[in-house]
Amino acid sequence: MATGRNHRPATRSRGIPEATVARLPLYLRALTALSERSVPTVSSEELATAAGVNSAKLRKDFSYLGSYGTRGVGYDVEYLVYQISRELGLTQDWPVVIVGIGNLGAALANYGGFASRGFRVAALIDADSSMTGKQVAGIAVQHVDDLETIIDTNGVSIGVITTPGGAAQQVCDRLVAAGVTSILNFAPTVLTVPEGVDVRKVDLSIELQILAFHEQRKAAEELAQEPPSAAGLPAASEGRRGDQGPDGDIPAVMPA
Amino acid sequence: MATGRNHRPATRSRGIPEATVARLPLYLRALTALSERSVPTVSSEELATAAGVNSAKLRKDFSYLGSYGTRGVGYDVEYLVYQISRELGLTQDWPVVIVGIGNLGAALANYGGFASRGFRVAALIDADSSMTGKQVAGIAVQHVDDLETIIDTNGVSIGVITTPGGAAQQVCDRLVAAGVTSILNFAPTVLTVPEGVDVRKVDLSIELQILAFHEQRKAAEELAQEPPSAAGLPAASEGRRGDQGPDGDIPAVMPA
DNA sequence: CCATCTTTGTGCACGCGTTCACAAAGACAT
DNA sequence: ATGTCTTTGTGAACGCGTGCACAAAGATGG
Ligand SMILES: NC(=O)c1ccc[n+]([C@@H]2O[C@H](COP(=O)([O-])OP(=O)(O)OC[C@H]3O[C@@H](n4cnc5c(N)ncnc54)[C@H](O)[C@@H]3O)[C@@H](O)[C@H]2O)c1
Ligand SMILES: NC(=O)c1ccc[n+]([C@@H]2O[C@H](COP(=O)([O-])OP(=O)(O)OC[C@H]3O[C@@H](n4cnc5c(N)ncnc54)[C@H](O)[C@@H]3O)[C@@H](O)[C@H]2O)c1
Repeated sequence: MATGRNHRPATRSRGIPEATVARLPLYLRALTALSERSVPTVSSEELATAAGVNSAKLRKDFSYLGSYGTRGVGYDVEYLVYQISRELGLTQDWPVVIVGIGNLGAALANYGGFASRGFRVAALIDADSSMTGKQVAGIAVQHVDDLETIIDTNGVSIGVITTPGGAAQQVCDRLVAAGVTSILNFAPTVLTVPEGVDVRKVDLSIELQILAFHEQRKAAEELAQEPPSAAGLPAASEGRRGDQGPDGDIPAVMPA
Repeated sequence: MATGRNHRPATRSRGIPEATVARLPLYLRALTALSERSVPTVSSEELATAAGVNSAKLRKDFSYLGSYGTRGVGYDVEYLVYQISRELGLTQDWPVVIVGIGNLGAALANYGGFASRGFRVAALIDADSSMTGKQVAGIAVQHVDDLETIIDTNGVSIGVITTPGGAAQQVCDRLVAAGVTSILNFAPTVLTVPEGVDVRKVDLSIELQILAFHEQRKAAEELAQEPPSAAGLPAASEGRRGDQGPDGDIPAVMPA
């Protein structure tokens, strides 16, 4: 059941909190950039700024991994890159399949950021027979009939779903039955999966709606605070300006 | 500063918790589906299942909006659709610009799910002069030189960034200076914005890394629990099977 | 009008995540 | 060796989010 009644604290993956896990990739990216600039060490303060988080939070996050810093100096960049990579399981290769090679699926297939970490597009799968055999991003699209074989042959455990919403659950079921235990879902559907299977979803529409909510609230707040101060300003059709509002209160960056 | 030192509780947008706001689109989607099937009313239990959440959570979420249910009956679907739409600001039209019309930008432009709610692609913007004037999803791509004019003319307050990472901050700065106060960022970059501007990010790479972490953990757990029980099973090269693991503990669905 | 039954709305307790603030650790200079 | 200075690692407090469990509300039937 996707409702996910969690018996256990839900996050004792070996003591590493879920929120911390979600930030590790962020740290890793910042560290990789430093590594490329041959910076040997970095303080929690510097790294936190680069990653867009609080330095205390970063230190606590790292403390779950172990004591990898040196007091008075900071963290060794290379060493930390390795430790985080290992913790995230990026030292091994992760074959990934993308199911549904339409606009979005093709874009993902073409995305270079995949291979940069341990992820490799093992196969592209689509139900449209006229797509079969066509090259997308240098990989031949295969038919969904062969899904099970493809998963098995390549030892795939991570699947990406970019089919229309209507087909998502069905595709998900087949992926899971074939052995996939992690799914990244781009379709606007609530997937139901057995226990032990992780689903993460990316939903553009939801993100926009959340932004719209705050946008509306900002507009209302501005309107509510405007009259007392400058009441007789020219009633332009567009009252919007490039300023930063009366006082922001929403954290600008949110972990996905 | 994107670090977002929050003076206020960070979420008293008028009492509606941020976590609730993030779920409203989910409820709205489920309700819309019911509406299309002409279902007049729905109980919290049914709707919660459809949205993939706990029914108590759903009721509490709705309680922030007001008392829109009828005890013993449930919620009026149409009425709730309207109330949530209004709360999210979807009763008005939101012009959106997409900056960076490459693989991903083009896919988003072609995405139908945009218009379904109040979002309208007002303009497509790219820095590549050879793209200027080209039609993508029926809309002519405009040059980034005209960004400010486009924002202003169309009264755009929401921008989507799909440029390479290196250009994202620069594009963001221009969008903000031109009056955009909400940004959806697909580039793998931590954006720094002034207070009052909301940034949400969608990061495929991070999602995959989080999945990889759990995947690795599941594999380790399986290995640690296997030996005591069935030690002498055929040492196949692939020990992975389609079962549901010893015990899942991660909530399958996570709000972005 | 009353009894029963369903379903909402919420008080309450609990746990996770965040942040502060500081003691301990170690580098580095003298 | 000793002192100073920087920065880590973490104890503790607090606030947000979640889920249980139940009283109140209202529908429905007799
Ligand atoms: N395009 C976007 O920017 C975007 C954004 C957010 C969400 N989404 C979602 O992503 C999904 C894909 O969007 P898109 O624009 O690429 O759509 P699309 O129609 O271009 O592509 C869908 C592809 O899936 C294939 N397909 C259909 N049923 C299948 C099945 N059972 N098995 C395998 N393949 C199947 C189709 O042949 C097609 O190639 C949709 O659910 C959409 O809502 C898209
Ligand atoms: N393609 C994906 O699936 C995917 C997935 C996750 C993240 N991303 C990220 O999304 C971004 C876009 O990815 P893509 O695959 O579409 O890349 P792309 O190279 O295909 O497209 C980038 C586009 O941005 C334009 N551009 C560059 N600088 C610009 C500027 N200053 N102003 C306006 N436009 C500019 C380029 O001309 C190009 O058309 C990247 O940051 C990438 O890391 C992509």
